[in-house]
Amino acid sequence: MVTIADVAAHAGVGAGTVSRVLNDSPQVSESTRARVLAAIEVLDYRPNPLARGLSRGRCQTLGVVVPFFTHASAVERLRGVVAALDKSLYDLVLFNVESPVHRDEHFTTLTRRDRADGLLIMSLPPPPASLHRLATSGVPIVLLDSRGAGVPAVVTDDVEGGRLATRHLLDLGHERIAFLGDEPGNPLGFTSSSAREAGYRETMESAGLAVRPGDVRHGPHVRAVARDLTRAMLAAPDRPTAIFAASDTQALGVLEAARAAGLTVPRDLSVVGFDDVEVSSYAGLTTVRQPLFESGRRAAELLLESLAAEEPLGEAEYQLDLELVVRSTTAAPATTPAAG
Amino acid sequence: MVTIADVAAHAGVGAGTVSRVLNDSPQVSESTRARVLAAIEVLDYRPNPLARGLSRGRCQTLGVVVPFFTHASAVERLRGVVAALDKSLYDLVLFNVESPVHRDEHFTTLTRRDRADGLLIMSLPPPPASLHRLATSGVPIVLLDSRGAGVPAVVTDDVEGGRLATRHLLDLGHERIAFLGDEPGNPLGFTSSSAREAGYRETMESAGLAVRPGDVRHGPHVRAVARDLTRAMLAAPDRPTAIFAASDTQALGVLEAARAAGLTVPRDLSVVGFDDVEVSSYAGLTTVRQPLFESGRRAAELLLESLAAEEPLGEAEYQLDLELVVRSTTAAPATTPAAG
DNA sequence: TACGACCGTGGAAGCGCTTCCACTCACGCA
DNA sequence: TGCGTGAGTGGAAGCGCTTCCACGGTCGTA
Repeated sequence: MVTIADVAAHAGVGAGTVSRVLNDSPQVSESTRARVLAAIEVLDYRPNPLARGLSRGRCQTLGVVVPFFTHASAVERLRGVVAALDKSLYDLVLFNVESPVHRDEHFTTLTRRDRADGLLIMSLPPPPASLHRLATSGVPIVLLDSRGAGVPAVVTDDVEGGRLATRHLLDLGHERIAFLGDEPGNPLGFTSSSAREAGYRETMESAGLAVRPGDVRHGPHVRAVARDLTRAMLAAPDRPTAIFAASDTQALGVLEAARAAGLTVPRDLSVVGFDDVEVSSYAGLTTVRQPLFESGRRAAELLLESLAAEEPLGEAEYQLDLELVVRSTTAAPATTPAAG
Repeated sequence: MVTIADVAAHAGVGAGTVSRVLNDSPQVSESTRARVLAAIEVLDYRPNPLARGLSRGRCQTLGVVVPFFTHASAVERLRGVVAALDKSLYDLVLFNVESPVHRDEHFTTLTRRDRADGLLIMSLPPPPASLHRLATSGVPIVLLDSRGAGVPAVVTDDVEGGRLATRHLLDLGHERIAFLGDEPGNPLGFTSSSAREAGYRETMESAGLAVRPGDVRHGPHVRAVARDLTRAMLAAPDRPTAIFAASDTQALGVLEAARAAGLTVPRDLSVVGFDDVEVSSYAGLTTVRQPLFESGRRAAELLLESLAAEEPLGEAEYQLDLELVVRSTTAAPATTPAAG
């Protein structure tokens, strides 16, 4: 293995000078620089990142903490992060989270400059205990799709998204609009579904419409679960005419159940999703689009900026726009809706 | 920041002893070990991974080189990798590849123990120049979904998969079977599509069926492209009665085009995909299932085993089984197929 | 009782880099 | 001509760990 000393010897200079060349110090004459660069070329020298990191107190690495297995949207966000980091000099280390224990372990373990120079946390609202540590650790942090006091966050207005979806259905003439989303007390504390539900409830209420208890269903974020929950809803003789699902994954489960129940969408049932993941256009799903890729990119860029500026990001919220995408799973209800 | 010296001082021992405790050396008495562990606990000490890595000559990191943006299947494989690494002590560093330059840069840069202790390369057949470097670098390598002389590989028999799909269509009575896949000369050298095509051609030939030039179409691995290619095929008055797509992503494009052309699947057109990604069951797609998640897990486990054994893996091929999953996009052709 | 073996331990060296300090040399100004 | 200045450089120290070597102490054996 070629070291800096070999290069120095080959170029007839000191190790310090080679280091200065490597780090673009202006303190090197042109002729020396050329000689060193030539030696580097000849010896095919590459600095040892470990030694560099140890010496400089940072490791040229960005940690991305992400519940990789649960949400389809996480992948699209991760793509945005990867895209932003591609041109940077930082390596991306992936930390998967499946349980609260998992998560908290990462949160305590990663808040040191020798693990990661910056941390991007996806969809995971840090518990209060971790939050303080994260905010004061000296390691720049960006939350993506969650919020926390003292930490910058890239978010979307999920409540507004819930309103958008519900209003669309109301405008079409629906009155029995159901909601299907994540369990409010899900272990990792994902909040987007609850926020979307809040927007739904608020809009229903201001339209003077009561939400029947059976018209709101919760379950783990899996298509098959959504399908089964929907089946139960559709089995009732007095079923809703529209369903707003908290995510496209869940909306696909709704569509599946509708199909299985012999209902034609949108004639017999309207369905709205949320996210606009890749397959949604294939399925013709009406959905609330949030810029997933863009959000990942934006969050990563924020991190890079803060790293470049060498100053922590204060608490700040970067909100991305939502957009209702009307496709072919929503229409006016076929029959006169059942009166109150 | 707490260092090993602080712990040593607090426990009243030497730094070497603390290190021995950290590394589970048997050369420490029980009482001393307890004292050191107590000090570690009290001071909330965590070893600096950079220093550790520099000293030991490895970095406790596994590199995963993956074309993250192109194939839906890559994500599922990556999930398997993540799952396998979750319990290990290795961090996962993600290296995205979008161009051959990109790829070769990673291949030359990552073959050093200070960058990664092991390398998992997904779907990317290394060019001959890189292959030698990879095979002799001393960094354990596993290829996933590609092959290379001297390097272990986790693969599926794509040719056989192509046969399976084609034979299924033949058995149903189809004779005009088209193929839609990746461009043979795609920049990153993905080979699975060509292999599947080879299985298709071979099976057609041994059934005594000629493959018409217009019945084989190639394009980049994107649903919209597959859709457009299919549209062209279906526009001809004398169109195929079945299409075998080299991946589920492309098969969805085929289904989209069929829908747009007013064809009912499978009555008017049968469609077979490949991979069995998550949405395929939603779409009711008949497909050749390959264990994507499992392949990622297997490859990662191989790497971990080789790391644990501290000996390089020789050239070896680990083949995973394929399975035809018949759903609702294939059926016997409605009309008597056009005679040769 | 004396010697050797061996266990447990402290401490120094070294991993490959950065950075600080000190030094040399050329130049400019008085 | 002398001195100050600053650019350019070499080299040592230090980043936090592992590991090797040497040493003291204890035990068993002759």
